[in-house]
Amino acid sequence: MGGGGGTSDRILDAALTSFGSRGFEATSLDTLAKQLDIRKQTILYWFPTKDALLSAVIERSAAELAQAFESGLEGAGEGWAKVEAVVRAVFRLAARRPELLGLVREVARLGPPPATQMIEVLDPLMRRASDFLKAEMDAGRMRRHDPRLLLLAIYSTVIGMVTEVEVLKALGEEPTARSLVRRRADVLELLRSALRIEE
Amino acid sequence: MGGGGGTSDRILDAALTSFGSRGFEATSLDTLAKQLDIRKQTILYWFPTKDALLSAVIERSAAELAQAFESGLEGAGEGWAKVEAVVRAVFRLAARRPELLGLVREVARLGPPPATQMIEVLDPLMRRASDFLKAEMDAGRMRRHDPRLLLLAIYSTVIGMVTEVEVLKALGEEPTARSLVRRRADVLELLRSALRIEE
DNA sequence: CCGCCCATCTACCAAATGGTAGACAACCCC
DNA sequence: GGGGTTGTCTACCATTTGGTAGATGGGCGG
Repeated sequence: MGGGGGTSDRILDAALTSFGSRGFEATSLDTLAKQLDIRKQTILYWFPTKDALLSAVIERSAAELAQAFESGLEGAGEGWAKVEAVVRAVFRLAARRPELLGLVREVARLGPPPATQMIEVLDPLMRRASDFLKAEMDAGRMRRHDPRLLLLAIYSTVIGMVTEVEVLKALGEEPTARSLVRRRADVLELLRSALRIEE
Repeated sequence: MGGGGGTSDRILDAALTSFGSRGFEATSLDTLAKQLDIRKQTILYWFPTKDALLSAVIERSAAELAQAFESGLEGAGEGWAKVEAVVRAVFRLAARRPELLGLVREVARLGPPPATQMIEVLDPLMRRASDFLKAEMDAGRMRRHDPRLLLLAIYSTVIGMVTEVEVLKALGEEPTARSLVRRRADVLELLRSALRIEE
């Protein structure tokens, strides 16, 4: 399968981009095919249904996301440094592969079964993150919150700051690389304050 | 128009709910009609096209949102009290009319022209909010941030905490009224820390 | 009482969409 | 050299979808 894999990988790339930016339902097999200069029957040769294509996109993307989180955690210290490392990793991903984060939003919007599939892959990481936050709070190195709700808040803030392009423009900011850097700084500042222990 | 308005209002209600939860493209005129026990031609009698229906839904929703924000601002004091009042108003809305916030997300996702339409209505409020935050920072009553990015962060966090139901469930929390109260408390705590001036 | 208007419907249309079946060419291996 | 496999295509199908045109019945006003 490695030989002809060029086409199926190109299909997955195009599908990821379109699903993550235009949405799953707004993306037709014909428009994807047109972008790739192939026929939709070729897509259906590699992926028997449109849902199967989505499933393959999610599988690959979830793996890539998990890898990005893992690499963000490598070398990270404790407490805030670790949170910062992960947030920076997500922003790096946003810079290189914005469609991935767009897909995360889209899949969450679609609900089960796509959302379930994505979550099954990311769940171990989410549990580790939650456990880590709880341990830091128990050790008194981080202000006490419900770790799960804190995770949701972090997720919401980070993903929103990265993907809510229309709202960003409405606020007078263009979605440039420079703006992304500033948004990252803001998110880190906000989260650092929220997590800090104060006397 | 008041006489026959029963049907067109019911259409708008059903459309809001479906657009806000399933998405615009995933909602067909036929399925909306079925829910209302009418024919899609009846929908097209009141709204000439599906896009016109969306536009009408946005117009009504944006007005309702603006009103909720305004009412949140009434009676509010200064600084943090004002931010808290607005956040509480949004959570009240989330409890009563969750589909409204779902629509906000969906419209932002769709981009122009729907996003432009929504933003045109909310822009004056966003400017007031931004100006307010800037004035508070200038007066030294609030930690200094870029007011526009802070607004985006607040928007992202609040909307995410309210609407990211799949992620919430993945974190082991059911989207109940009780959970909404706890999420509100968390968001307020997080934002309060972020905005606090510290010595 | 009748005509007009409104609101809902039936019938229909064209295009889009996801999908199936088989043709065909290139390549590889026996 | 021929048969089989792979990957791409054409042709086609059924259903869905957004929309149009005109029929119909109820209600209201002159």
